Amino acid sequence: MPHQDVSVTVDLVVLTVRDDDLAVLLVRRGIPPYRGRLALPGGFVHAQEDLPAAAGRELEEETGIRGLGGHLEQLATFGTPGRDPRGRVVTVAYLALVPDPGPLVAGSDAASASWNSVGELETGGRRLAFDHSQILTAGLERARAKLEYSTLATSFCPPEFTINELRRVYEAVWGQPLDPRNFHRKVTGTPGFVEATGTTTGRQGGRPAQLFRPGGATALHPAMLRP
Amino acid sequence: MPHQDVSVTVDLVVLTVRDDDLAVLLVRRGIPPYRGRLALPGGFVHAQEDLPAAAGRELEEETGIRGLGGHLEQLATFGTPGRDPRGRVVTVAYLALVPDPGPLVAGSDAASASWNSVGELETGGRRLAFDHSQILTAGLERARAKLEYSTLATSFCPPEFTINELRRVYEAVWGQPLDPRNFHRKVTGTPGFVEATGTTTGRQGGRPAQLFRPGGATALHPAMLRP
DNA sequence: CTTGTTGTCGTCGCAATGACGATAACTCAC
DNA sequence: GTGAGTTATCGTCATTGCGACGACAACAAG
Repeated sequence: MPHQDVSVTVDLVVLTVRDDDLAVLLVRRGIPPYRGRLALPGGFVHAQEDLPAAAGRELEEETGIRGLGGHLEQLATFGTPGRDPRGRVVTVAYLALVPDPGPLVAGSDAASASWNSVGELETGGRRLAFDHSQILTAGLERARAKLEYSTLATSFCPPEFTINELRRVYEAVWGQPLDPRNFHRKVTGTPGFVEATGTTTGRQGGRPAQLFRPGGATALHPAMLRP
Repeated sequence: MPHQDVSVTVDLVVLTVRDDDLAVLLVRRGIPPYRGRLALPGGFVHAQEDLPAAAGRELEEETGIRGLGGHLEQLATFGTPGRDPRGRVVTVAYLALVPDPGPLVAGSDAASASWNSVGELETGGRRLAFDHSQILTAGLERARAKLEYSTLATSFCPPEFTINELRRVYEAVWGQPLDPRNFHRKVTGTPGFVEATGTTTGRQGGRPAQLFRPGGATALHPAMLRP
């Protein structure tokens, strides 16, 4: 048969929102090829391992996160010959949206993992290892598009959050400001997007905000429109 | 390293609209496993072949079509261990939307390929070989969703078409009737969706319809809403 | 000329949105 | 207390886009 065996890896585009800024998890490579360059976290798929399982395992190894309100979905597959100088490697990229997990635990595989501002990466034109810049671009496009017609923005938030925290997620991902009043109307007016917990925050100098949980809906009809 | 080599294939979900009916290209398997069962067309990726190239090659081998107004995009990747009894096979599924190519040329690989009504497959509950039913479902979902927010419906049409032909594409893919007048307003009122050729059809007993070409736009804002 | 068929244009009401103004509920300085 | 500053929430209004339909235009067949 006119084929050859190839290696299969998973690579992760892990996004979060920290300090109103969209960030992606990157590791600095300690071994060739591309030694010293930034790359997406990832690794080989084990022998009897399913692809989503491999992605979930890598995510846990790199961040210590275990499905706490996060979201994981397949993004796309990249297999251009020569994309890895070591041989024919086909990688299945996954997109993860997670709440800010705080400081990354050292000592694990995540020893060299760190959050990087997406805005700085995009303007700086920094090149990642392999074709990871291309994969990252695909992940960002997917995430930006999905916020329009799904309730996935809540995946960036802690279990309970305010409407304005949710709005800052949209603003960070899209890089554009949204009108707080229209956003509030849209979110609270869409059945199943969020549901009130009844409690409020009593923090910094202003009116306390109501706290919400993610609702049962996953799709958004009509969509949230980008400005 | 904790991995093993695997085989990589591409499988194709090729959709077209024939006689106002959505149809998918299937082949009847002549060899085990799943001998005699219907399956998606596909095959192994060659040694130094890129994934999109492999998908395009298979498409041409099965249909004889060569990018004539059609559309080809990556769909998703399936690699569950055991999905192919012969060993670990990871398949990258592609979605193709093509105009009705008329009768399939025999003598090629397409000897056993044929168009099958999607409606009959979905209601009949017929199982395809491997996990191809699952892949087909994913392709149908993607196609139905993409018609909403893109101009891809024109990929099902010949180079020149009428608004009503385009409407019947939507109705066939979505399985729902659309109001001809509102559809006409939406399509002609969206800049770049279609552009008039100036000519008209003079066929069957009614007012001749204006002919259109696909316009330059690819995205649809606002989206075409499913009824 | 009438009838039937198909394509195209118009009108009406409603729902959703963008662009604001206004008010509510708190903290802090004095 | 009282007022100023801050943050959250509600309301208003014009515009846009859409669903539901009526009306007309351009052809073929009888």
